[in-house]
Amino acid sequence: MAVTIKDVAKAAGVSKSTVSRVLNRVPCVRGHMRERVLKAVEELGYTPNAMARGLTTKRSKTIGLIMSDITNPFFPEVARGVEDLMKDYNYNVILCNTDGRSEKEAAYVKLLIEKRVDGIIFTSVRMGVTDLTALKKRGVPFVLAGRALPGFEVDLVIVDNVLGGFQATLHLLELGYRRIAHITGPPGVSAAHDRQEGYEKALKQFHINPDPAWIVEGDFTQVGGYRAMKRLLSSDRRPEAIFAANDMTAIGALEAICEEGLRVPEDIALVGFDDIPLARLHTIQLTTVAQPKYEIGSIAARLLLERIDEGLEEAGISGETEGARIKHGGAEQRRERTTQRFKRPTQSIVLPPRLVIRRTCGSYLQGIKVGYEDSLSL
Amino acid sequence: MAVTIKDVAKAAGVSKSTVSRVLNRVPCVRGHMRERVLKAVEELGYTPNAMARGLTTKRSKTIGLIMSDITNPFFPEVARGVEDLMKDYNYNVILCNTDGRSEKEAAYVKLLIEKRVDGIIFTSVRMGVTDLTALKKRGVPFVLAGRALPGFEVDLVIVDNVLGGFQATLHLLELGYRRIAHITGPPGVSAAHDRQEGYEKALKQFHINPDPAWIVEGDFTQVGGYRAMKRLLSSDRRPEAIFAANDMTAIGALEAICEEGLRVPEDIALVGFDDIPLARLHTIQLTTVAQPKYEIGSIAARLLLERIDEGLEEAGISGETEGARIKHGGAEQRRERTTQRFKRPTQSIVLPPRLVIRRTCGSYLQGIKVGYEDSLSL
DNA sequence: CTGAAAGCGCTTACAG
DNA sequence: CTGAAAGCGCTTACAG
Repeated sequence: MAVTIKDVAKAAGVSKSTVSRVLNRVPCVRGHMRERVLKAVEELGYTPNAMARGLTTKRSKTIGLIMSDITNPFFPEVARGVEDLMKDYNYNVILCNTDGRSEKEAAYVKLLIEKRVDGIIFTSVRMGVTDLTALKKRGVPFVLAGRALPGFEVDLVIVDNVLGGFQATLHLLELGYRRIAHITGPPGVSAAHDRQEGYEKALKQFHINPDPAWIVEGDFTQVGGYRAMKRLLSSDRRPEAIFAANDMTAIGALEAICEEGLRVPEDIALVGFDDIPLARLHTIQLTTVAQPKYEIGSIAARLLLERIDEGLEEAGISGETEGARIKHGGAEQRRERTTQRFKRPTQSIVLPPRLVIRRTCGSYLQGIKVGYEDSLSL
Repeated sequence: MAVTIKDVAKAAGVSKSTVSRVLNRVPCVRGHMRERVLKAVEELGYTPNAMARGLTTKRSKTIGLIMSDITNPFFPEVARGVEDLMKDYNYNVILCNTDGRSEKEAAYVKLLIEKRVDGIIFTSVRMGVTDLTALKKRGVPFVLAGRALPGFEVDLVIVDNVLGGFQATLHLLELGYRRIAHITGPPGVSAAHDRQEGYEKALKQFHINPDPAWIVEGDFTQVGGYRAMKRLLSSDRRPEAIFAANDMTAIGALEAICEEGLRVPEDIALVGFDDIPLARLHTIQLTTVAQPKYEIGSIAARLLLERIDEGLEEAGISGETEGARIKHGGAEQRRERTTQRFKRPTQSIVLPPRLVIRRTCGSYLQGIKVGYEDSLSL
């Protein structure tokens, strides 16, 4: 039914090989043959079958993007970063929402392997080190975006979460707050853990012993933040300020505070993490630690592309993504491929977090000028 | 390198055919053979190659999801609706952001055809009727989600946008506002057009002639709403109320209003459309017309699945997605397939919009009770 | 119930 | 520079 390369070959009066060559821009095809082929392709409305191509080339030109929930405003920006870059290299990205559940994640990874994706970007990882190691052994390249896995060698892009948590808390301390609570992210998530570490570090620097009662567990969601805040508000000594592990948590906390008839920052100061778009709204003006979300996505994509090319080289196929590669290894190295593998060492790209001072931290109450322009008029 | 069905066959001491049969759950395989195969699969860590399978079955178990921008909070929810349902049928979804640009859309559609996706869901359509017709002829099933194409036969799920626009405007009229402006969506988008129609209809019912100066063009984005509002505010007779074509537009308008030092709803009332998550925040409380976003996505996915199965039946392959199908046609109909095609007529599923009254419309100023519970405590 | 063989639509050495 | 042939890893009639 669909027109194949065979049909094109017949129509153009050449062999399938020739058609394939002009389609793949192999240089050594004479001009008039090329034109005849192109004309036939045009007339028949031929579109190559990527499945057939992939079967022989061993690359699907597709990657998987795993995240906990695209509905959390942090992820769409990362996803765009990934997708925009991937599109430049004619890759497609498969969307996988796991809700942070390891079974869902495992199921998706399995499906992705069946599809023979060329790689996977984990924006949320629940699989253990053993599963990840197995994935590596299978030869599926992957990179972590915004997450880390201490003690496990992988390419990753991440913001310095300890520093970010430190900055956020330090800012509150410098504003004079002392009873600073922390609503954490989900347990077992590196970013959450690191932000808390930064929080504790800042307190210690001010010789404050972090009171365990001030650390309440959240899960990076709005409801999580809401519930945690409710709990904090019900305690006898209400905190003066909150450092929420991410913006959605902060928004949830804000809801809870408002519901109690309290005001932010007059009654309780609030700082988040991520700088999602809604943080800058006039009616919110959340002070937060910004992460370069789009860049995290696009850098992760770039790292993955490099690994994919590397894998292809190893297999003796030359990558097409040269533009995205960090050159490494000469031809003489590659020759020895069988005796030794010259894999580029894993890269950890750590981006700096950036404290964005708005209204909820209460700095303006002290006449501190907000150093950030949020107007849309530019 | 990777283990194939051949390896499994050898390890289990059976033929490839048998392996294939147990993997595809063909019933007629004896128990002990099945077990031997399963054991070999397990031991070798075999994962079927979906590209090879797709090459022979002519189905990729992948669909494309086209949207303008996942960064607009409306889309993630639709996307989850699509993805969650598709996952149940072992389908993957490819994410495509077009920014509402027809070239990008065309490029993605081409890529999706190469990948031989089993279908496409358009959550934003910029392609003209001719291109869409060509797509149809190619045999690629597709459905529209949240968009319509007047005069073109396609399966679609949509909210009644005229009604929604009417409800929003009527509500403002009933509250006593008369100078009601409208910030539209992008030109050429059915949903935008229909909402405006609803707006005009409501005004007419109150014998008000919609003043062209009150209708300002937006583009469904926050900046678009912001700029449009700035323009409205610079006119000599400031409007009393605004009906924004969607929530992001409303949020942008809100920013502009705040920037001018005006208050919502005291100085200007505001109603949006979509009911994106941030609309319900305490600090925003945007009155809006809710669309069932998740359902739009999942219903679209269901419709698409039905079409895909239909296409397979036509090709003489039996669909596996029976559960999602509306049963139609008996065996005797299918037999005649060659002489006549019994395509199910296209379905237009129109969902009701729901006015959600919160704070920005100013109803509470008149002591009208808000009929909607937004607390997260439930 | 099981296997051998053909075929899906490409690419890629291998000859020429 | 070009073509014939093999092969990628599956599924599916077709025999038996």
